[in-house]
Amino acid sequence: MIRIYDTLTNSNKDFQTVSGGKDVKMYSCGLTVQDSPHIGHMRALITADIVRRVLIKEGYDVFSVYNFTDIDDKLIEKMKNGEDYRILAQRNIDEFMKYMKIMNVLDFNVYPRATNHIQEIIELIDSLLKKGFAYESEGDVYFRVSKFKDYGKLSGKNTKDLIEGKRVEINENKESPLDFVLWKSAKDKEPYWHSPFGKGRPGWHIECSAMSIKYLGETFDIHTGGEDLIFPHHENEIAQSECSTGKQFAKFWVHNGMVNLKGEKMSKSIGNVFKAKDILSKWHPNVVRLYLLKTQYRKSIEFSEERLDEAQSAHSRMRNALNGEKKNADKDFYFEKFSDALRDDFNTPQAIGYIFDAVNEINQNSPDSPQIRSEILKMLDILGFKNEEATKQSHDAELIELLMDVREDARKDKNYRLSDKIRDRLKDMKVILSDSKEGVKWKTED
RNA sequence: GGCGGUAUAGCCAAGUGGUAAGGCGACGGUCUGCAAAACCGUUAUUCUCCAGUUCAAAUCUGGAUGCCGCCUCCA
Repeated sequence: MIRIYDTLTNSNKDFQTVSGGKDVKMYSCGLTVQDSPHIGHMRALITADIVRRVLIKEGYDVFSVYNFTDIDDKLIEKMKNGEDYRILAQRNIDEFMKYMKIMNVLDFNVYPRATNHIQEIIELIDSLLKKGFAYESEGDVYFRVSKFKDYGKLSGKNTKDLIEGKRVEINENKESPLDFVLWKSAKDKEPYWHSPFGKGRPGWHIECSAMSIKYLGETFDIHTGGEDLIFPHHENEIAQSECSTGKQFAKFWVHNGMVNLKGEKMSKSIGNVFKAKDILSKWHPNVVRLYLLKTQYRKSIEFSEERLDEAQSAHSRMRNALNGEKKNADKDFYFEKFSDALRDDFNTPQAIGYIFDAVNEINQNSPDSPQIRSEILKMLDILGFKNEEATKQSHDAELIELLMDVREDARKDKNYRLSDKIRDRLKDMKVILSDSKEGVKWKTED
């Protein structure tokens, strides 16, 4: 049984599928593609990845959707720089897909985009209008929050407090300051689509309702995203969807914590972002993954180069232990505990702790080392680490072994000037030699 | 001000009633031509603070304080 912390109930719940069977439908809130992805996006992505990997490991059949919101105010704002929003969106999507591959994230089944679902969005708005949950005003269409009595159930907010909060924007077109826009009329030179409500574009939130219902059904199992989306984004998705369908929207709401920089949330608007591109040019994807998984997904993480370097050291320790004979395990001592940890709300830090317990047993020259190595490989695979064994069989391996052979001859002749030169030069090329009792070993540096 | 979360060693981080996992770092030792890796040992009598429940609390209850997120676009 998998336990998942659900934001809707603020509690851990046993996971059960809507269907009662083994098929899981999951929606992950992706990017608004106004900018290139940063480490915070990577965290949300890795969270969605781990959720799916654990479900799959537990025998579930997961159908997952990752969306791109490719039209919004920020994107239009950026058009002032002379670039069409479609080009900009495509570039950021391409970049995202590239880093997703590099990070070894499982493919999602569908990657829908808002602009490809205008028809579905219009139909959804139309049904809300017909049922009285929405109204037209000056070419815009708004959701009538007062009509949905459950409004605030996800974020724990109540409408009275929200109105009293001084941050709600004043907009004369709205009946209430809490109402949010479903369809936004197009101003001069803005991109637009035709609709029964006039020329315009979808508001933020409605695309996710339309696309999740289309691909996953009116009620689905899991909805994931960053915790900063709880309000208003996910709250509004619930309002739109449940008012339209009359059914519960998502059963489990999974929200990941923020990546902070100097104690403050990393965000596009503050401008304190570390891009995925820059991080992955400096650290191996497995190291980045370890850095992210070393903290439970719901906690905030402090971003710093030191944290990444620390993950790199820990990662090397893990890899070093894998050097050696492997044999498929007939016992699963660590693996069982590891699995228990993951079933408990995806407790990756604890699961990783068990991997290091296994590493330590190998390093103490346990007779079971070959089996434990296989067990570790299995665990790393479930956590989505790329298997680096393949690297060792690469084209360069034979040349490296030749140089090692020459170095051994030099060492036998006590020609340490030459032997150290070979070792140093290989090190410059990120190939590390180490002399051990079992002979000389080599590995590549991350 | 409201809602939610969180507070554990030098740093990071698990642990939700039975006596503090794991990682990084540091120090001492072993091994080595020298390194690297690895091993052995040391590094929280104690979990923000106060009060309470209990045979037993980091874990439960009440209160205080700090930090973070949301209440405005955000993963």
